[in-house]
Amino acid sequence: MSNREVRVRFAPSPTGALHIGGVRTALYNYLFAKKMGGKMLLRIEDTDQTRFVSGAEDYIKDTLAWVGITLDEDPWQGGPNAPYRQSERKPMYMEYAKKLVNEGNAYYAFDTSEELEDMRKRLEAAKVASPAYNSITRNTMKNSLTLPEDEVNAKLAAGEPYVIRLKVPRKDEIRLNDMIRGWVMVHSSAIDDKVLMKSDGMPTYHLANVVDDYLMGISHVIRGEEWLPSAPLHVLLYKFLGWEEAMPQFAHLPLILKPDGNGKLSKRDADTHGFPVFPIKWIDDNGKQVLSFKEEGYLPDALVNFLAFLGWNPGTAQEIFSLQELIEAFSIERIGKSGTKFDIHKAKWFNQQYLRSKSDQELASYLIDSLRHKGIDCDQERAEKICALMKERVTFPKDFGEEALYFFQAPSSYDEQVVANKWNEESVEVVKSFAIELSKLSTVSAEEAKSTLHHLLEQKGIKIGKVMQALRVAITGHAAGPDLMHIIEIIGNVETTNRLNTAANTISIKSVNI
RNA sequence: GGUCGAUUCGUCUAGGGGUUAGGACGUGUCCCUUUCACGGACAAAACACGGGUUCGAUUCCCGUAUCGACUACCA
Repeated sequence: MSNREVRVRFAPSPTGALHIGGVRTALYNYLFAKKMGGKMLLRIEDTDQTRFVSGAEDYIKDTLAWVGITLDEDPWQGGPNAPYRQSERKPMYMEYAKKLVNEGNAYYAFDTSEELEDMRKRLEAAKVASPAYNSITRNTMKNSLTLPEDEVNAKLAAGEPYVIRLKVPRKDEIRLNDMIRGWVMVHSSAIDDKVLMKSDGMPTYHLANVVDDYLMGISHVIRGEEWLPSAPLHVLLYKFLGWEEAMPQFAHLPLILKPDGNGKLSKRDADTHGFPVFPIKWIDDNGKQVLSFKEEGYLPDALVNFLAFLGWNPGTAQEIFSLQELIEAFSIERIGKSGTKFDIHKAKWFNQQYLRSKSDQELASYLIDSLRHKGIDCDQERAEKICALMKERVTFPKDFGEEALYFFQAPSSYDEQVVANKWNEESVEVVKSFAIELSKLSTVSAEEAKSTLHHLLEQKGIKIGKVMQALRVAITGHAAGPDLMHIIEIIGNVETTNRLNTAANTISIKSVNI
C-alpha cells in the first residue's frame, strides 16, 4: 500500500466558479504528486444535473492553467481512464450499486420525498436525537428490506422511481488513519443509510467518488476537511465493495476561514470584504463580474506561494518559493490541522515581493499596457526607466499606470496639504528660478538637475528641505513619489520648465508661514 | 441537538516535558532620506480554562469552554 504508485486527483464540481479553497486543494494535490514522482488527474464530478453551471468547467481548466498546475489526465486531453466526467461514466455506477444490493449491503428504497419528510417530522416529534434513515428507521419505510420480494420486483419492473441506499451496519466501529489528523473513529450508528443511486439514475458523490477513485487507481485522496465526516462512509464502501486493499490514503485539509473567523470562506465574502476569492474573471448569476485575483493584478506565482502557506509551511524561515521549490519542500506531514483565516494582507505582500523581483523590461510591459488603456502611448525604453523608479513602491501591476500618470500629463490639481504648508514666497521664488536655469539647458540628466538645483539654493542660501516639496508638487501634483531628479530626467527639461512656470502662475500663496 | 475535528502573539505559524516560547504579515518608534515607499534597528504582542501524570507542563492524559465542519435523492 505504501509503495504503490502515487496517483492523486482533483475532483471539482462544475457548480460555479472554482474558488480559492479549491485552488489550494488542487495545488496541494499537485505538489504532492510531483514531489512523489506520481500522477495527478482531474475528474469532473457533475452528478448533480440540477446544479450544473455552464462555463464552470472551462473556468476550472483556465484557472489551473493560469496558476501553472498541469494535469496528467483530464477530460480535455483524455487519458487511460477516460472518460473523466462522471456524467459520461453514468452506466458504470449501477453495476457496483447492484453488486452491493445483491450482496446484502445495499437496498432499493421507494419512499417519496413526502414520506421522507413525514418520517423526519415523526422522529423530531418523538425527540429522536438525530432523525435519519438508518438501521432502525429503515424498517418502517418502503424498501426492499420491508417489502415482499415480488412487490419489489413489480415496482422495479413497472419503472417506479427508486433509490439505492447503503445498508449501514447497526453496530460497527469504522476507523481511518488520516494522514493529517491521525486515527479517526466513528460508530456506524452515527452514519445514515446514504443514498448511493439517485432516482434519476445518477450516483451520489459518495458512490461515484469511491468507484472512480478505485477504477482510476487513486492512491491518495487529498481534499477539504468538509469531507471528513463522510470519510468513514467511504471506508465502509471500500470494504463492502471488496476494495480494502486498494483503498487510498486520506488527507483532509484544514479549511480556509473567513478573516473575521466565522465560518469557512465563501463565495459571498468576495463582495462583503472587498477582496477576491475567485482566481480569474467570472460573471455571476446576476451578470455581474466578481472580483478575481487575476483581474486585481495578482501574479499567479505570488498567489500560488500565498496559497501554499495557507495551512502548510516548510519549517524553515524561507517564505518565497517558486512552484518548483514548493514541490521540493512539500510534505503532507507539515500541513496543519487547524483552520486558517484568510488574510488578504499577506497575499498583497507576496504579490509585492514577486512584482519587485521582476525585471524592468517585464514590468515595462505592464506599464505600457496600463497606459494604453488610458490612451497614452509610451515606448519601451521610457517605460523601463519609469518602472525602475517605481518598482519599490507598487503592489500590483496596475499601480504603475495609476501612479505614473504625471510622467505623461501635467498635473491637473495640486496636493492641498503641500500647497498649504510649503507653497510660500521663498519656495515659489526657487520654483521660478529653477525653471529659468533648466530652460538654459538643452537636455537634463538627474545629476545635472540636482547640481543645478544645488547651485541655485547655494546662491540663495536656502536649505533644500524647504523647497523640495514645493518643486515636487509643481511638477507632479503629488506630495509623494520617487526621486524627483529622476522624474525630471524622464519628463525632460522643457516639460519640467513648463510645469514649474504653470504652477508658479496658477497656485496662489495661501498661507503666511510663521 | 447529534457526530467529528480544531485551539501558541491581532493574523499565518515554528517549537515541544526544563526555551529569554522563534519567525513572518500587520502595528508603533527610531534611523536612512528632498517626500512617500524601500531598506535597517528596536518595541508591544501568544501557549483558551480547570484538573491530573511528573521533580517539572505550553508540550502527555481527562474534562470544560470556544470556534468550525458535517448532519440532502448537493458536492
